[in-house]
Amino acid sequence: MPYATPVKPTAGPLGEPIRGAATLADIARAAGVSASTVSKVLNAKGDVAAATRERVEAVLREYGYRRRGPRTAPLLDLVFHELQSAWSLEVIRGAEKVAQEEGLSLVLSQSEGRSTPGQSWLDGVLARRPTGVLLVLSKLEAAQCRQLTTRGIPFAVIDPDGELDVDVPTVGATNWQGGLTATRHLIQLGHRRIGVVAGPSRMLCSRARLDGYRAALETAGLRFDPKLVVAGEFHHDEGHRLGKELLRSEDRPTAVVAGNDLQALGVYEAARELGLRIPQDLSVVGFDDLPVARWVGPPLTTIRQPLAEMAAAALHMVIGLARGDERTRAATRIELATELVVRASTAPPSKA
Amino acid sequence: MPYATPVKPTAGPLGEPIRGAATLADIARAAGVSASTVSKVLNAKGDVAAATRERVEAVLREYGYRRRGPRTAPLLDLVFHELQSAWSLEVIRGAEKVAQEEGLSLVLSQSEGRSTPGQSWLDGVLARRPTGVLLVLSKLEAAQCRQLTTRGIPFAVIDPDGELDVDVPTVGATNWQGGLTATRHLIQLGHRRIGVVAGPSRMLCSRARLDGYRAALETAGLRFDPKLVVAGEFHHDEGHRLGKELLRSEDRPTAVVAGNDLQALGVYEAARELGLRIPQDLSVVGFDDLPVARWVGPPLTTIRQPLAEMAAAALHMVIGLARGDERTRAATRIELATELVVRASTAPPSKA
DNA sequence: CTGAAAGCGCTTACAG
DNA sequence: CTGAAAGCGCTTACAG
Repeated sequence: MPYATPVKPTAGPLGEPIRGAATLADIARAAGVSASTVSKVLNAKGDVAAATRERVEAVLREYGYRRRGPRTAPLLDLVFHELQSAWSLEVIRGAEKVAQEEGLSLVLSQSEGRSTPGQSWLDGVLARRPTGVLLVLSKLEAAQCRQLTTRGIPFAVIDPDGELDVDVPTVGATNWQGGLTATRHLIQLGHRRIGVVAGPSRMLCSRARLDGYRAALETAGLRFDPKLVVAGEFHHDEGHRLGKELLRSEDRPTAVVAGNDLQALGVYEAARELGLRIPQDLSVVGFDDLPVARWVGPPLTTIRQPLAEMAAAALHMVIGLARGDERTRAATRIELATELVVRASTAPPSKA
Repeated sequence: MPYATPVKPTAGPLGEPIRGAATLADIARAAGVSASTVSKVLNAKGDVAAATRERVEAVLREYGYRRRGPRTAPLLDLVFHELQSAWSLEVIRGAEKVAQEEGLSLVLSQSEGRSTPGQSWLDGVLARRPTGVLLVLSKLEAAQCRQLTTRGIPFAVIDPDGELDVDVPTVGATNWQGGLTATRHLIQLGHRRIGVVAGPSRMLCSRARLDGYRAALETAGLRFDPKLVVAGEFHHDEGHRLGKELLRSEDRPTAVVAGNDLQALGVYEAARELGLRIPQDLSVVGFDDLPVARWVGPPLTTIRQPLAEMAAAALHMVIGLARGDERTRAATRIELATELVVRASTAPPSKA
C-alpha cells in the first residue's frame, strides 16, 4: 500500500479539520475515480453515471468525508416547523446554551408551516456544512435524510410531528404520562366530567396526551365521553374557540385539560366570557409550563415539559453522532419526564 | 498599470464571491507587501510590524476585502443581550423573514448578560465571515467595531443599550412618543395620580419612555411626583415587586404606566394580591404589545412597538451597507412609530 | 461520461 | 519582521 490509509473521523474538536481525515483525493483513490469526478458528485454538477455516483457516495459515507477548506466556525442548524410562542424560545435557549459550551454557532431557520423543509433549505445546509442538524416538530423526507447522511451531517428530531423511520434519532417528553397525570390530578380533586381541548391529531404528542387522559378515566372507572373531546391547533385562539364550544354545552365539564398552555389561556378567555370563575366554577390544566403560566390570573396548573433540557439532550445526541461516539449511537430515542405543577387554576368542583 | 484594478464590491447577490472583488493577492499588491504578510495580518498570526499591519488593514478596509474560498451559504449574525421573553421571539421572527427573502441564514447568539459580546464571540464572527451583524440591546466596543470594519462586515444595533458613537447605525422605536401617548390616554380618561413602573435607567428606551410620561403630565398641568416613579428590570417579577410598592403606598395611584408588558403583568399580580380590580380600581398600560397582551384577563391596553418591523428594517440596513448602497449609508438612524392599542385594562377612575 | 492538467486562492515552513 | 517558494485542497475547462 503506497498510501497511508485515511481514517474515519471519530474524535477531536468539532469544526477543526480532523487530522488524518479523508480528503477529496483520498475518496477518489478509494472509489477508483479521479478527483474531478468526486468533485462533481459533491457539487451535483456535470454528468456523472448513476453507478459511479452511487459508488462515490458510498465511499463518502464510509469515510465520513467532510470538506476541509479554510476552517470556518462550526455551525449547527436548528430548524423549526414554526417559530411560534415562548415554546420555541425555550427550545432555542436550551440549544443555545449547549451550543455555546461546545463552541458551536446556531443557525436558525423555519420550514414555514410545511412540516418538511424545502429543497432550498437543504441546499443551504449542504453549502454551509454544519456539524449537525436539529429539527423541531419537523421531519425530513427519506431522500433528504440520505443526502445529509452522505455528507456526514448527523441529525435529530425534537418532538417528531408524525411517524418516523425507526433509525431517526428523536427526543421527546413523556406525553402520555403527562396527560394521565393531569387528568388524575383533576379526578383526585373530585371532578367527574372532565373535558379535553386537545392539540392537532396529526401530531404524535397530542395523541399521546389524549390517550393518557383516556387511560386516567378508565383506571378511575369513569366513562370516556367523546362529546367532551375537541381538538385543534396549539394556539390561544383555538383554545378560545374550542373552549367556548365545550363550556356552552348542556352538561358542561367542571374541568378542562388543555393540549398546551396557550390553549389553556384561550379556555381562560372563554370562561371569562361565559362568566365562569377559575377555579371555583372551572378547573383548567395546561401543558408545557411556559413562563406565562406563572403570570396569568389565576396562575395556571400545568404539566411541565422540560423544553430546554430536551433541546440540550438532542444537541448532545447530534454532537455525539458527529463525533462517531458509540454510546450515542446506541441510545437515539430519549423521552424526558414531565411533571405536574400545581398552581391556582385547579380546585375541587363546587357542590352546585 | 500592468494589472486590472480590482474593484470595491458594490452590488451582486450576497454570499457569492463578487466578480472582480479584490483577492488576497490584490491587497498585497496595493499595500506593497507579499501575500504572506497579508495572510498573517488577516489571521493574526506571526510577527508583523505595527506600521505594516496598519497599512495592510487600511487597504483591506478600502477594498472591502472578503475572503473568497469555497462559497459557503451567506450568514447573518443576530446577537441578543439576553434571549428573554416573547420580545426576542418577535425580533427573531422579523429578522428571519427578511433573511429568508435575501437568501441569508441567521446565526443566533447571546452575550449572556454582558452588554458587550466577548472576544470569543468576535473570533467566531471573524471565522464565519457573515454578511453582516445585527445587535439587539447590545453594543460593541470601539475596538470590536474596528475589527468588523476591517473585515468588511457591516453591523447595526436594535434598541441600543446606552450611548453609541454617532456613526453606528441604529434602529429603534419612538419611545418618548410612546410614553407620552400612554400617559395622555390615562389623563384623558380622567386619571390624575398616575404611577410609573419604569425600566432600568441605564437603557435609553426606558429613559425616553419616562421622559414622555413627564412631558404628558407637564402639558396637562399635572405635577410630577417622584414618589410615583419606581424603576427596575424589564421582568414580570420586578413589575410585581415595584407595583406592590407603588400600590401599597398611602395615596396610591389610580393608574400605572408600565415599562413593558411583562412589568404590566407583574402589576396585574400585585393588584390581585391587594384585592384591586383592573380596570375598575386600577388602570394599567403596558409597552410592546407582545402576543400575551391579548391573552391575559383583562386584555392589556399597551403601546405597540413594531418589533418585527424594527428587526426587518435593521436587517435591510445591514444588507444595504454590505452591498455598499449609497442610500443606506445616508440614513443609518431609524425610529419606527409606536401606537396606542386600547384594550380592557384602562377605564376612568372610580368616583370613590 | 471521465480524467489529466492547469489554475485559484490561500497558507505555511523556512531562509534571510 | 518579510517574502519567495512550495504546497494544500479543491474546481474547472477541455480533450477524448
